[in-house]
Order: sequence, then C-alpha cells, then structure tokens
Amino acid sequence: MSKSEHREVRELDLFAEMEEKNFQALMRGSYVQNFPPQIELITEGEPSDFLHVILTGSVELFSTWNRRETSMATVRPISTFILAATIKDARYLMSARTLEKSRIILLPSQDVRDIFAIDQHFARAIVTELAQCYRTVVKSTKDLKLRTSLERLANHLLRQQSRAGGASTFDLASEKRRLASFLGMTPENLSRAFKGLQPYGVTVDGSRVTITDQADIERFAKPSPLIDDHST
Amino acid sequence: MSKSEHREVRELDLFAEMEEKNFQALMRGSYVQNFPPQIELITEGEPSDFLHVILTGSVELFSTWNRRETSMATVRPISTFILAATIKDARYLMSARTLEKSRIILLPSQDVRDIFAIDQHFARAIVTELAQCYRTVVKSTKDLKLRTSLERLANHLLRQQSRAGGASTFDLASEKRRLASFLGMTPENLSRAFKGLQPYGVTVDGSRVTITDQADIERFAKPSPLIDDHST
DNA sequence: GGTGCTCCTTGACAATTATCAAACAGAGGA
DNA sequence: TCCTCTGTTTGATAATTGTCAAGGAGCACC
Repeated sequence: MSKSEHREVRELDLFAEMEEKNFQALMRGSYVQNFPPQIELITEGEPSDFLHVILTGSVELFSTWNRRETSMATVRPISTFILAATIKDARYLMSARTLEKSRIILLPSQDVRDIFAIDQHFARAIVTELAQCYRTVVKSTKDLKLRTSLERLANHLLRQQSRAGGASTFDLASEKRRLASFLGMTPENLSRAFKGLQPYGVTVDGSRVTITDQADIERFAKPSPLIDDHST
Repeated sequence: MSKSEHREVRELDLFAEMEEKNFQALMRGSYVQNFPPQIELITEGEPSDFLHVILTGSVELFSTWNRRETSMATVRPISTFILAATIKDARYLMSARTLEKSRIILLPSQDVRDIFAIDQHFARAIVTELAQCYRTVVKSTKDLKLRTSLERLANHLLRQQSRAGGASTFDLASEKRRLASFLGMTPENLSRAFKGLQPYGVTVDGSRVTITDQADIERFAKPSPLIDDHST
C-alpha cells in the first residue's frame, strides 16, 4: 500500500478517530490486492472472513435467489463493505464483484472484531457507519414500496444530478442494465421509462442525461429527504 | 414501571450487559406510558427525541410518501425501536402507531447517546442490534426485489409457521390489510394470492392458516436462510 | 471497410398487479 | 333481532411490468 493510500484509508470516518497503534495493527494484518474486472470477491452465504476497503475502481453488491439476480448497490472509493457481516461474524447476505480493475484492501474480520472490542473510538465509528447503512437501506425500501418505476427513475436522476454537482447535464454513473436492476425493473422497462420522462423535460443520449425543465421533473418526482437524501 | 417489567427490560440484549449504574441512570430519566390503540407515537421526519421500548401491546412502523402509505414492520414486546435515528441524532425515517393498547417506555435519546459514550458493553450491544436491524432490512429488500407477490406470501407463511412453533395450523399474526401492505401488495391481491396458494396445499379461514402439504409449499416457496432466517 | 461483439432499444404480446365497485361476513351495540 | 361498521372477498377492467424476438448503434479487432 502506498503512503497516500495509507493516509486516505486513515482519513475514512471509520478509521479516523481510532488509536494509532490499533490502526497500525489493523493495517499490518491486511492484504492489498488488484483485481481485474468481473471478479467475484464475495459470495453470499459464505462466512465473512474479511472487511473490504475499495481504494480504486468499483464494486457491485448483488444478490441472487432462484436463478434471479438483483443489483443492491455500487460501491465506489473510498469506502468499506461489508461491515455488518464482519461485526456479527455472520454469513454475507450479498455477493460482490468488481465492475472494473479495482484495488482493494482485505482486513481480516477477526482483527476488526478484536480491535472493535478494545478501541472505543473505533467502536463508536462502527456504530455511526452501521446506523448510516441501516438508514440507507430503509430509504431504499421506501423507494421500492412507495413509488412506481417511473417515479423511482425520476428520483434517481435527481439524486445523480445532485451528486454530480447539480448541472443540468450529467452522466449516469452506471450501465443502464445495472441501473435497471438496481431500480427493480427490466432493461426494456428502463428504456421505456426514459421515454416516459421526456414529457417532463428529460432527455438521454447514451449515458448523458439532460434535464431541460428542472421544476417540471421535480414536480413529478416529488423527492423527499426522508427517501432521497442519503447523507442523513 | 413494575419490578418485573424493570427486570424484563434489563434482560433485553441491548441492556443486559451494561453497567448497573448506567442502566439505573437510563431508567431514572425514562417515562413509562400506556397508549390506547391507533395513537401515532412517532411521525417520520421529526427529530428523534426518544428511544422506545415496547412492554406490552404492538406497534406498527410505517412510512408515507405522496399520499401513499406502506407498512414497514410490526414491533412486539419486548423490543426497542427506533435505535438508528436515536444514535445518529437524526430524523425518524418511519412513523409508528399503536395497533392495540400498549405500554411503552420512552428513553430520552440524549441519555442513550450519553451512556453509549461511556459504557463499552452498551456500545457493543448497540452495534450488535444495529447490525441485526441492517441485515433484516437487507433481507426484506431481497425479498421484495427477487420474488413475486405469490412467492413473498408463501415464504411469509412459512416464516410465520416456524415462528408459531412449526405446527401445520397457525394464526396470521396481523390483519390481512396490514399483511398485504407489509408484503408490498393490495388487500385485493393478497386475497387472490391466498387462492393462488391453494394448489400447493394452503388453506385459510379468517386468520387461521393450514398447510396440508408442507413439502409442496416449500418446493414452491424455496425459502432461503439468506432471506428468510431473521435470526442470523 | 468488414466482422463480431455487447449493449440498448423497439414492438408485440403475456403476465402480474392495481383500481373500482359491489357483495359478503362477522363483531358489537342499540 | 336488527343495524351498522369494518374488514375481506369477488368480479370486471385498466395500468403496469415482464418476456420474447428482432433490430440497431457503438466499438474493438482483423
């Protein structure tokens, strides 16, 4: 791991406040690896041996049942996954695969649990992180249960726009196929949903989205901080 | 609060390991109240002033958006809600209402956060509880995204059956209208879904469900511990 | 410039789910 | 007993979403 990577990891909320010697201990036991695209890092159902930290690239979290698969989240640098399984010493509920070439730190779960037990600041950071994860999934459940697919897409676009800086033209961060799965619909339906948003001033060219009438799409999407604001 | 209630609360995983003096401090600042049915205890969007502990009765957690409402969970004694908002000092993501006459402890959120900061065992218990909550919601998201409504109902019945002791006849714990909302469908559709399970050996009379062919319904439902086992 | 590949889009159709209106059933009260 | 209220069921219909097959666009490679 490079010096700058080491520093970036240290600055993550999860590790920022912990004691230096504990952080060093965690890092000493860790492995850093470069993975090619489309590598399955984690398979749901397996015991959680490592807490993962993604340094570069991107990773998809997905789940399967009965030959069906759904995209649960995309993880981007710099952040960790999957914390809850590590802390509970339980099996993974989601699988993870690299979407592109990715550099990832593997922290042995046992080390994480050991240091959690002795470092108060680390424990506190883990609580904050878990509470954040929990609230994010609750929001996502509300999104799924309370909105139609068209409304989910509209709100997703507004969130993406905001994340991209707020300009009226921005890029979809992910492939449309994956976006469809994330939003809980088929690729064909996503295609039609984009058309369905045209009357509200949304145009798409490839992965480039332009919002021509901000007020109009917001009137339709009715975004709510209790569903769409992932920062609180 | 009665002595036996006091003891029951102390035995909750969340409070069992904490220092006695901290537990006493928490209890001293708490309020115990009896609520009639259909009282809205919490409204989503409001600041989280209290951590709630339900002693008797039952409470529904629900969310609304754009004049739509969906049931998120039913909380039964003895357990707490809603921990994540309390810990993060954030706004509630869900509303809560009593379903029947209920006795509830209100613990001021600030007290919970203060004691969380000084009691390691309490902090550790909170982490475990939050990780549990998180994993439960992830499972519920998988259920929603990977299964049809008929499959969700079938698996829900198997979970209920198992929770009720495993006998072939058992009671639905909740009203059908609420169950429909919890499963993400309309009451009309739930009614039809019950009919749709008849060919697999499921009969319903009021809230009494009988499974005449266990193997058949399980073959259809394909329950998975990674979605349906809420204990891990 | 072709070739093969992947991804996205489109159209026709089927399945699923929701909506609306009406009928029905059970519980509790007058 | 009858009445009323609430919750459930049913039927008809509409809206939404999924499936399947085909076509097109972009891109790397030869």
